[in-house]
Amino acid sequence: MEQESRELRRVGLKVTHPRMRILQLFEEDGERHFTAEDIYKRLLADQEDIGLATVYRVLTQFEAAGILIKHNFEGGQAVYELDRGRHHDHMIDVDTGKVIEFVSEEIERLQREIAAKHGYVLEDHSLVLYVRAKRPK
Amino acid sequence: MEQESRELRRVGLKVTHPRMRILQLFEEDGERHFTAEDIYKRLLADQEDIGLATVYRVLTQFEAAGILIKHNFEGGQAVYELDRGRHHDHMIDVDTGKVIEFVSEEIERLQREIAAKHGYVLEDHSLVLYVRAKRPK
DNA sequence: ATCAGTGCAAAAGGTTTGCAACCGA
DNA sequence: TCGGTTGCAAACCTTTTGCACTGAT
Repeated sequence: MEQESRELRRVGLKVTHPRMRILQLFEEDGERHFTAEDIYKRLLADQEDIGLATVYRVLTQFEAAGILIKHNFEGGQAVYELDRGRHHDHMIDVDTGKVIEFVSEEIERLQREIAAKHGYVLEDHSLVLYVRAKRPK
Repeated sequence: MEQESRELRRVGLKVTHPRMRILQLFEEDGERHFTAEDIYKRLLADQEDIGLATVYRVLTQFEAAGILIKHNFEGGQAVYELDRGRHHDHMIDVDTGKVIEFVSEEIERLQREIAAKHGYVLEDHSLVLYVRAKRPK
């Protein structure tokens, strides 16, 4: 509560009800990756009267402020997660949709090398592994 | 011409005018990566009377048939390229939009290792490097 | 009183689909 | 012939935008 409003002020955004509720959602334990609609539905379920357009606007502002990272995984809907400062990539279980985070310093290094080899500097990258459990449930 | 109709029959698709023209576009030298709209505009410029919906339908069929690969790079529009059987990843020059292909057996191996380490088998992956020329023009 | 922030509805952008006409094996 | 294919328009889905209203300073 206190923490969230400090966070909002820190990035220069007014502390409003929709912003607080959405930020809290991301900072709760449990799910870390949400689409705009996920958030909209959760708020609806909590009796909140927050429009979908507002959800989109807040997500965009949070992304611009560096609070959230936006991912364009397959499937049309953008997915957002808190930017906790530790870069990582994602693995998606194609059967369950579960998102697993991972870090590989070696892959990061290879990417920079490959870009350099072609005369470029790496600005950003997107790596998603689509995986299936070894022993299907 | 002959080659294209054989290709179409091989994958079990009737040889029709729209399918031929679109397949030819991909097999021409030069550009390898097209959006549906790129194709639609090229066909228009060639006086072809092929609807955008048909372009989408043909692209979807070609993808299902394994002739094309579909990429969901950032920016809303899906990009298609011929599946020449040699897997590769992509680098995109963020200034010019240019697409560069590359292969890194080492990254491929690391990806499989990471998936395995988490108890999964790698089914597919998507890797895109966003790069900027070392010495800006 | 002011002005950012909000909800709603409409618009936008990319892609898909229903349908009647058409065409290729 | 006749079922697959196509063009057109309408529908769809996600995201953005216009606008009048609200609410905090």
